[in-house]
Amino acid sequence: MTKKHSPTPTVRRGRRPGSTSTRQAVLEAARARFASDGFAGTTMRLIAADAEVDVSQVMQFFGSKDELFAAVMAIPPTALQRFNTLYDGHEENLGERVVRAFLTAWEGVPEESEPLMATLRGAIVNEQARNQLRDFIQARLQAGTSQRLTPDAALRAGLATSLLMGMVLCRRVIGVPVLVAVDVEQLVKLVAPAIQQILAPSPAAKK
Amino acid sequence: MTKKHSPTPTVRRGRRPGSTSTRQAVLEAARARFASDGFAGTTMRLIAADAEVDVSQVMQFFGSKDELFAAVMAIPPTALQRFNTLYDGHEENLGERVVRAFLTAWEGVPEESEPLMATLRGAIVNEQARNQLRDFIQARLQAGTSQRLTPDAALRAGLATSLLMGMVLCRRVIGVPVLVAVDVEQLVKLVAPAIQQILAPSPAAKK
DNA sequence: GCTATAACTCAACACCTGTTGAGATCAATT
DNA sequence: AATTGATCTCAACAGGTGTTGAGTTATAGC
Repeated sequence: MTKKHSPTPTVRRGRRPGSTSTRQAVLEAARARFASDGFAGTTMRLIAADAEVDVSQVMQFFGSKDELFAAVMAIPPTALQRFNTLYDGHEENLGERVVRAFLTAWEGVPEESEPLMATLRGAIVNEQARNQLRDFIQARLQAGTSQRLTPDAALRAGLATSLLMGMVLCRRVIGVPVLVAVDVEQLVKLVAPAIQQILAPSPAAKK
Repeated sequence: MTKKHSPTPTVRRGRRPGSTSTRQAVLEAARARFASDGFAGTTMRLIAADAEVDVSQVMQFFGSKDELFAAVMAIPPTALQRFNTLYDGHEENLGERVVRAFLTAWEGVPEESEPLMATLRGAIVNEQARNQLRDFIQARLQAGTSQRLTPDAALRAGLATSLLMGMVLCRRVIGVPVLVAVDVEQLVKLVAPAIQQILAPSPAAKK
C-alpha cells in the first residue's frame, strides 16, 4: 500500500483520461482575471479556481505568477497587424481610420481586446506590462514614421495614441457614464476630426 | 516596577513633547506611496516607515487602509476650482485654456498633482478611487453645460477630458519616451487645436 | 494636582500570499 | 508489458499582510 493521501478521494487525483486542454483554460482564466482585477489584485488561487485546477498546476505550467502574467500580456498579433497597415492610403480620412482601428482593437472580439485591457490595467502597477505597452505604442510610431507625414510624425502619432487610450480608459475601465452610453459611430464622428487635426494638421493650424 | 517592554528603550516611547504634526506626515507619505505604487502595491508598514512612525499609529489615525486611501484620494479643491472657471471667456482659445489647465493641475505643484496621480492610478484597481475620478469628470461636465456650448456639450466635455487623461497617463504613468521628452509648450501647441475641435467644432466639421 | 485623553511603541494575531515537494494517475514510447 | 514522462491533487512552507490590544508618555481640562 503506497497511498499517502486520503483512501477515498472525493475529487479525482492524477492525470485525467482523454486529451487535455487545461493549459488553455488557465491562460483564459488568467487573462480575464488580470484584465478585470489587475496584477496585484489577482491571486494564483483565484485563477486556479476559475480554471478548475489546482494552484500548483498553474505554477507547473507557467513557472511563476510573473511568467504567467507575461504570457497573458502578449499583445495579440492581429492587433499589431491592424495598426501596421494603418497609414496606407490617403490622408483625408486618416483620423477616422485610426479611431476606428483603435475602437475595433479595444472593443472588438475578446480574444483581441482582453489582452489589451489586461495590459492597460497591468501597465499601471506592473513594470513588465508597462514595457509591453510602451513597445506597443512605439511599434505604432515606427509604422507611422515609415511613411512621409509631418517631420515630427513620431510625436504626433504617439500623442494621438495616448489620447485614444484615454478614451478607452474612461469608457471601459473607469466607466464615465456619458462615454459608456454613447455608441461607436458617434464616438468616431466626434473624435476623428480631432485626431485628424493632430496627425495631419491643416496648414492654417501650423506654426 | 510596571515596565513590560525593554528596560533601556533605544527608541523613545510614549507621546512626544511639543506640538505634533505626525498626522500630516502620514498623509503625505501615503499620498506619495499611493501615487507611485498604487493601492495594492502600497503597504501600511511602508507608509509608516516613510513617515517615521509606527504602523499602528497609522491605523489609529485613519482606521484602516481603505479609509486612509479615501483620505488621500480627495481631489484637491484648487484643482476643482481651476476647472470650474474654465469655460468663462471667449470660445476662440477654449482648447488651449483647457489643455493648459489640465497640464497645470496634473503636472504642477505636488500638493495638487500627487492626489490626482494617486487617484488616476487608484482608479484602475480601487472602486472608491474610480468613483472619485468619475465624480471629478462629472463635475467638470456640469461646469461645462452651465454655459451654452453645443447641445451635446456634456459628451464633448467628457470626451475632451478623457483624451487629456490619456495624454497624462502615457506621459506620467506609462512613460512613453516621445511624450516624456516633449515640453509643455509644444504639447499645448499640438493638442490644443484637437481639443478645440471637439469642444467647439468649426461649422464645416459638423454633421 | 488629578484625571481623562491623545500620541506613541511593541508584540502578536489570524489570514493570505506565491511557491515547493511528494505522491497518484494516465498517455505515449519502446 | 514495462518504462518514461506529463498531468494532476494534496499538504505544507516561509514570509508578508492588515489589524488589534496592552502598555507608556505627554498634553489638556477640571
